[in-house]
Amino acid sequence: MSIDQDRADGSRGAGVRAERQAETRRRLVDVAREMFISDGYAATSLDKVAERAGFSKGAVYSNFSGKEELCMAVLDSIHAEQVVQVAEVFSGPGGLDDKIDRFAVWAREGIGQPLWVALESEFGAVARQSPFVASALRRRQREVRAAIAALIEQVTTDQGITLRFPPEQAATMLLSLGIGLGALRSIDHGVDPGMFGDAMRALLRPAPPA
Amino acid sequence: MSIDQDRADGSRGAGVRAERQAETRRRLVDVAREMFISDGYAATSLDKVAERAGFSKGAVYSNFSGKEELCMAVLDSIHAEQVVQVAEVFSGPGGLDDKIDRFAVWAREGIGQPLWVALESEFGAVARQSPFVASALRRRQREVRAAIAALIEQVTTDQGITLRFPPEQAATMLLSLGIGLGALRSIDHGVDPGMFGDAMRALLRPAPPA
DNA sequence: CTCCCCGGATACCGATAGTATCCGAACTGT
DNA sequence: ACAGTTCGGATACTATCGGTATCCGGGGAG
Repeated sequence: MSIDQDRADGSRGAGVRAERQAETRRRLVDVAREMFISDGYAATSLDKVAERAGFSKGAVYSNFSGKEELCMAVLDSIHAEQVVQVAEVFSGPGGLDDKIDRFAVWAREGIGQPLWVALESEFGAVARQSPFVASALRRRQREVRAAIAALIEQVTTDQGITLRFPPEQAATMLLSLGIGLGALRSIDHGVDPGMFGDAMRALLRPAPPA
Repeated sequence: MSIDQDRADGSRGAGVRAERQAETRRRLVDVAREMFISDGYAATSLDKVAERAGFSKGAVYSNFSGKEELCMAVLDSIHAEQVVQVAEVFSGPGGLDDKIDRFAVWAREGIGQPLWVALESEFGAVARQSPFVASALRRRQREVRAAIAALIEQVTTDQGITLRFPPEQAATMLLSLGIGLGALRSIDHGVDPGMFGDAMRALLRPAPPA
């Protein structure tokens, strides 16, 4: 009945089986994340992911419905880290302008290593063939846009200023700019990522007072 | 000796063989373009492209080194059309502001049908595995950025104004914005493509006179 | 202690990019 | 005009990969 009883032997609590499976899943996601990021989605085979994680392909399919779901778990893992980082950026010391500057720096660094954007873009193409993936990505993207819009709105209302664009629109512009710049940089490493901050400030320039 | 001699029978001039091959290549590119755009790069098989063009896969491999080169030919075909369209936009009547407005409209329409951007993004992922594709895409991208920068510079010098950013930087920003917005829209059709023009004008706003 | 359940392994299938080989028609030299 | 060569495209085959079906052994419940 109880699924997490203590045992006389070393095994204890929460079900050895469930714990091992969770660990398997974690390792698969970690390895897949590394390989998807460095080699891309299409170029990463499930066989190699499983092998480098110390399992067989069967482990993948007993933890995920397939390659697509594994990649979505990877993206979730990445997004979770990004949320933490952005939260740190905005919860740090300094005025609101400082927060915006720090965000620009963070985004520039993220764009400077554009492999994540490349993965996201490539996986976006998969969504065209899979309505499930399409709706999942759409949902995530809307959440991201809404989160950015909320940050913008908070900053502007705290500052008592109004932008040229409503927060939702400004958020979409910033996200587009970051994605596009990352895409360009993934092809041409010579593109300067520093201009994200400049463009960001140009887009977020306050409207002249009525 | 002569490779384009007239014959007594129907065959004549310029080499029947070369002409038929050129036609084959054209049809393959046309069909591949349609399928790559509508289904994406990975989801389009060479067998189906060849079949829908009325050939076998062998025709593909005797005209292209492989799938990658076929896709680059498709992208070239698309870019050629885009160059013509942009040239029309900028050679049309009206002042320079009108030209910018028309460009914004054209870009918005292109972003409204983001399938080209999706193909370009997906193919960008392929470049990571293929140095040849990588350098080819990098070269094309630099040409595009330089062309946009040249247009911006021409417009601003004609107008006698200076922007907040040098033309090359402004071009990169605009291109990023367009690509990113197209990418967002390829996932979420609800994203408003009209904001490209607004963001474009915000980025190209003249610097205050010193 | 026994039976069952399920996470993971193994074997297999279909599709697809790429390669090797072949065929026949267009080119070439006489 | 005829014989030999060349080459564009077809056919057959291989390797790889995503996905499915089936199997096995150890943890879980009574």
